[in-house]
Amino acid sequence: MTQPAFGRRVTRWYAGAARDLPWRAADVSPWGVLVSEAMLQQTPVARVRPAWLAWMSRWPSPAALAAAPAGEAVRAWGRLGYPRRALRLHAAATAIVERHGGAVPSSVEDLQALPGVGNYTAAAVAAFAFGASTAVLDTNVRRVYARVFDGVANATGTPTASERTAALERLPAVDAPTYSVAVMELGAVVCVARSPKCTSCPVRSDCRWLASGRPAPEVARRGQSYVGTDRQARGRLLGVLRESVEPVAAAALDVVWHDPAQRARALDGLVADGLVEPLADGRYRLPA
DNA sequence: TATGCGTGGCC
DNA sequence: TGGCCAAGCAT
Repeated sequence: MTQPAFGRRVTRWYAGAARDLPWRAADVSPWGVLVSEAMLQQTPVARVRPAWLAWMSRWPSPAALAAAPAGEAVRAWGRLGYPRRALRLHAAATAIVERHGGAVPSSVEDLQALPGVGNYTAAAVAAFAFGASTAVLDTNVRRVYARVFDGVANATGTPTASERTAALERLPAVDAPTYSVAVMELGAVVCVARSPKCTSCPVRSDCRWLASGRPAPEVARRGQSYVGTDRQARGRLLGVLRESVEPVAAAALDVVWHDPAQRARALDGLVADGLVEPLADGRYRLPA
């Protein structure tokens, strides 16, 4: 299958299958796109949807968020996970006000210079908010390409330079953003990691992976389990602070994590990350 | 480049 | 049941 044929089929499929997501509405601002991309980093769409709506209602512009305490961003982030993203989004809003007059920048270079904005997010905002022809290479796109063109179950590791080059070369000459969101959507709802729905795939007749019998992925090293880790301890501690409007005493943190050494290490880490602020009286709070 | 970083749903 | 997975980033 030629690349243009792949693009046409996926784009046509998207026209009839796209999910109705609030950040895809025609009148959404670049800020709204940026907020959605930050929230969607490793968090499923279903959980982002209500959080994005509440966030945009409260802070409809970078300036609005920048005027709020960073801790309020962390609190509003709720249980989306990876709360450092909330802190970085707040820092990004501040940088947008200071460096760009309050308007989300449109160039990939300026976007990627913002806290919490990496290669993917910069490309996505440039494409979806500003119509740029950037290669949007997220986990969905990588998986679709790996299967259709390489015949393997998954892309592995971090994106390589050759992968980025190939992704750029695959962009159509016209309306690259729609192509990109269409490939992402295919990966998100059809060409999913487990139990892909190949019978409803628009490119099933030309997928190398399907043609070779959907070979299983290579066994990857499994990461650390979650229970008992510093990560879980951090989550517990921050959860206490998130739920309390007032600063909390150390004793209130002691009760949510039994191991004192690990608790102290986790708390130190949160303070070092700027997610928690120790007060002179020994209490703790979200950052002002 | 490998690792640490939250949270919850799924099979 | 518990490992896998979800529109990554920073170091």
